[in-house]
Amino acid sequence: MSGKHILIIDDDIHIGDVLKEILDREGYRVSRAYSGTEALFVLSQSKPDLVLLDLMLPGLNGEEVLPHIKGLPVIVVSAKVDIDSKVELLLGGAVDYVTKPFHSKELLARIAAHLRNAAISASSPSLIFKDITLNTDTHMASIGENEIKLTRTEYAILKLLMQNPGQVITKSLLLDRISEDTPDCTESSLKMHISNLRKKFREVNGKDYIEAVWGIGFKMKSD
Amino acid sequence: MSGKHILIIDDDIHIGDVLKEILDREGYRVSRAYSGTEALFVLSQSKPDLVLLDLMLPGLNGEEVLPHIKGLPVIVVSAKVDIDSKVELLLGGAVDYVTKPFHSKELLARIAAHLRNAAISASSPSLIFKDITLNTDTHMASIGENEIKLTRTEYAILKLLMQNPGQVITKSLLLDRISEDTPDCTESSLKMHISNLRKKFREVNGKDYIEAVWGIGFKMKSD
DNA sequence: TTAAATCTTTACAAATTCTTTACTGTTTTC
DNA sequence: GAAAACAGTAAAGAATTTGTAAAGATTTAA
Repeated sequence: MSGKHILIIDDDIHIGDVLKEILDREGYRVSRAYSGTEALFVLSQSKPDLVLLDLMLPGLNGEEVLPHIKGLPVIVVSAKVDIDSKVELLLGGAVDYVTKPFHSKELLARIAAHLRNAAISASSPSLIFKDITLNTDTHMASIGENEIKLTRTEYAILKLLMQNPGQVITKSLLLDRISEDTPDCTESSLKMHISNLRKKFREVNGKDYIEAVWGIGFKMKSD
Repeated sequence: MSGKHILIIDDDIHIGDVLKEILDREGYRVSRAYSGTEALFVLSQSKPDLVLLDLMLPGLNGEEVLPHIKGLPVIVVSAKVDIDSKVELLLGGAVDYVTKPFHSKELLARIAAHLRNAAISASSPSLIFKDITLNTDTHMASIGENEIKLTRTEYAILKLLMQNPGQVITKSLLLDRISEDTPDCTESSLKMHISNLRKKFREVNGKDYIEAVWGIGFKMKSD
């Protein structure tokens, strides 16, 4: 164990203590936060390698904390069985759940797996869908040899779509996600961004990779 | 690496050897085929998780091999820059290209990405009733190979029926639920939606999966 | 500060979906 | 058996939604 940094967000001091004990013994470096606001503060100060999150925080506004742990692997430790799928999408897939009561062995295995995955995806920082590659470092897309320059918003949209290939992403979710960067994004401007994205692909190879799902949202074409 | 099975179809022994060497080192299980006919045989015996295909096979009749690898992710390894669009259609979507000469790192990244995508779409959440599958990610129904595009309201109705297979769903409940999406849904329009749903199924295999319960509502046929 | 890039709005055509109307046939009720 | 209520489908019009262009507003970069 190479002293990876793990942040525990849990208001229950007892459970948090147990978690810390387990992780300490494995050689992880552990931080604690006991509320949503404290978690925000910790995350603004340092970037842990993985987050253990209890969703049942007092007065937690999920949407307040989640943007700040985006990009990190998150393991939700919760008694709740079904998690809002919105949470999952916002985090971009790197979510896992461990329901209480849990076995420490299982928890440790999951942590190790996620840390390994994170290491792998960091070494090849790109999303692939069909022949589109989206480089998350340069924020550029490419199809074969052709590089496509994306604006910030176009990148955010395409990334969300490509992280969930074939799945419908609702317009409201797209708007939520995008409005972190550009606060006034409405449905009409979303339409425009999609239109502009399509045009850029069309100029390269004439294909259309994005499909509208009438009344719901958009998805990457599965055909 | 969990020993995923990759089939290399390439007549060029040298290139095939290089590929195999690269994949072996990553812990993949590798099969080889040196011609179209041999590929057919291998594919009839086992189903790999991914196929690496050199299109320049001697005497290859693309149309002979391609139907057998439909449904699997395929990466075309080729010197040819532009691939015949017909090939792409036959492959049914999951195509990617790596042009020779290629970097092993890039190839491995693409393989990993496609295997991951395939794993996701295989485990995607869906409702099953008889031979109908309703995918809640893509909002599409499918019967065997046939995909059925549903409108928002049709999806909502079918989902409600399939979540309670064999149980009668009252018309008022259907209307309640549906009116979240389409506020003015009346009994006559509900009739139409049901009718349209049936028609879509009928066009695929002639069967009728929905049964009216006189004066009460509808249910999936239990026969 | 100016120029360029990006984002948002407006407007409108095209496409899709939803609802209504009308009509036929079936089932229940009286 | 006749009247009433319900089920099924087709066709057409209404309502929504999508796609794109053009132009104004805002942000970013030079």
